[in-house]
Amino acid sequence: MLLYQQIKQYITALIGNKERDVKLPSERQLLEKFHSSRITVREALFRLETEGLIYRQNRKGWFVSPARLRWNPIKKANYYQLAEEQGFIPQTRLLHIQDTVAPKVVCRAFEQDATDVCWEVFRVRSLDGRPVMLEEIFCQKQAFPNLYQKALEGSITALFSQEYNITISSEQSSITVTALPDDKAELLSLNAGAPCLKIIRQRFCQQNKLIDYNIEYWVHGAIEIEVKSH
Amino acid sequence: MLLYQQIKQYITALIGNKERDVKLPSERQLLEKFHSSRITVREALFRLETEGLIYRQNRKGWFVSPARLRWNPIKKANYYQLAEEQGFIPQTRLLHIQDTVAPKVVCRAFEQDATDVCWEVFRVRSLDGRPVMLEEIFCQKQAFPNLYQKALEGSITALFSQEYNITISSEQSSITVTALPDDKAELLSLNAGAPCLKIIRQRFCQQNKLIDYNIEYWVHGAIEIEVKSH
DNA sequence: CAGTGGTCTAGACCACGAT
DNA sequence: TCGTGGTCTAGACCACTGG
Repeated sequence: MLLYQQIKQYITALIGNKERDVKLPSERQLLEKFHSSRITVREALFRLETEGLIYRQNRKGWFVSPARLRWNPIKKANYYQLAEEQGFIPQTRLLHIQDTVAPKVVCRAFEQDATDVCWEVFRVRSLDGRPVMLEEIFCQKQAFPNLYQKALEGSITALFSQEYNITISSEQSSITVTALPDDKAELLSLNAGAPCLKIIRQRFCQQNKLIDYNIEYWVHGAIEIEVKSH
Repeated sequence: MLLYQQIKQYITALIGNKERDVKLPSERQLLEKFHSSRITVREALFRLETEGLIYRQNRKGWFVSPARLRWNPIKKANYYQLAEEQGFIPQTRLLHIQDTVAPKVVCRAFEQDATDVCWEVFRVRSLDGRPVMLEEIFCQKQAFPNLYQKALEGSITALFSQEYNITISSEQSSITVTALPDDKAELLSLNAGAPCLKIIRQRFCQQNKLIDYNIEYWVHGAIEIEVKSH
């Protein structure tokens, strides 16, 4: 068996005994234990990261991944409710809100001129204190006056409905795997280049007008998507 | 800017000019061009792989990824039809079919004793000659007599319906990101350890009895999942 | 401050692919 | 046979974390 596979196996066994979020031995400790080199140790760690069993925090170390949040994109479930049902403590943090000229894809989705202005809301969502998702929400400025004064750390859907009387009636998501971009990784205090799930959600009102365009980056080991059809 | 980022940028620009599936310069060529080392060159290549822009074939080299297949797990769409609509040439290859004692998870799903016997069908699906998905189908042997004699390279749904008069009426999928396991990677002539989408599909008849339990491994850069809800 | 991971070098040998 | 990627060594310096 290859050396990095042995190291992988050793760490996997370690994880079996550990609680969520526990720190693993440092790369140099592992290297000494296996009379190996950092390259090989890191090969093993990266594979486990891709499998979703462990995750990195920039320059802090490697940690055991907690259970995945099971999420159904069809049900218009509230993040807080969903997380609590599954035994997590959920949290949302507003990073910033600003008005901006939206990227071209977003403008096209709104069928508007590039000169029109959007709100851009950046939020981070956590489970048990661990950041698991970065969210970038675009919506038209003129449709949501004074949005920056509202409570943006809760459910956006509820806010749209209660404060602006706008109800979401349908939704379209696109799910791909990609690498966490550098700027997004920094905001999640994670490492760039790790795999992540990128979910683009477009939500529409009853008149089929686009209400918001959301780009979500999920730490890939933190989520499992469930879909049912009848 | 970091060296591996420069190399990434260079390759990204290269890709812009290339057709799908074109081979990239070898690692050693890139290394010389940037007066660098293989570690650094590979860092750049791995990140592009995670982003889905390029893929590896074991010991053959690195290639430019074609466009992604857009797939909607809700619509009970036929693979061939879907692929052709999007301009791909689809293909299915039967690797083998055997009767086997199913893994415990599968037995539990069928609510049967571990001693009961299942069919296990292994297939690889390709787009334009590139393997993109490995599929492992479990179904109960007594429900599908002589399955091994049937045409197993087409739609299983159609086969169930035409040959056994069994119709799928609902379906439940679970989607996660993980690493391609070694044995699966070999069957796809790809490299182990690359990210992949793992989709577990359970399909039920009108009486809500489980008909088949499918485990699919998708080359992550080859697929984009689309979900709509109303 | 010591310890961590992040980046990087300059090599090596091997199994396998294409020819 | 030669070139490819796959695995591996034994170092190095840096930025940042945590005490």
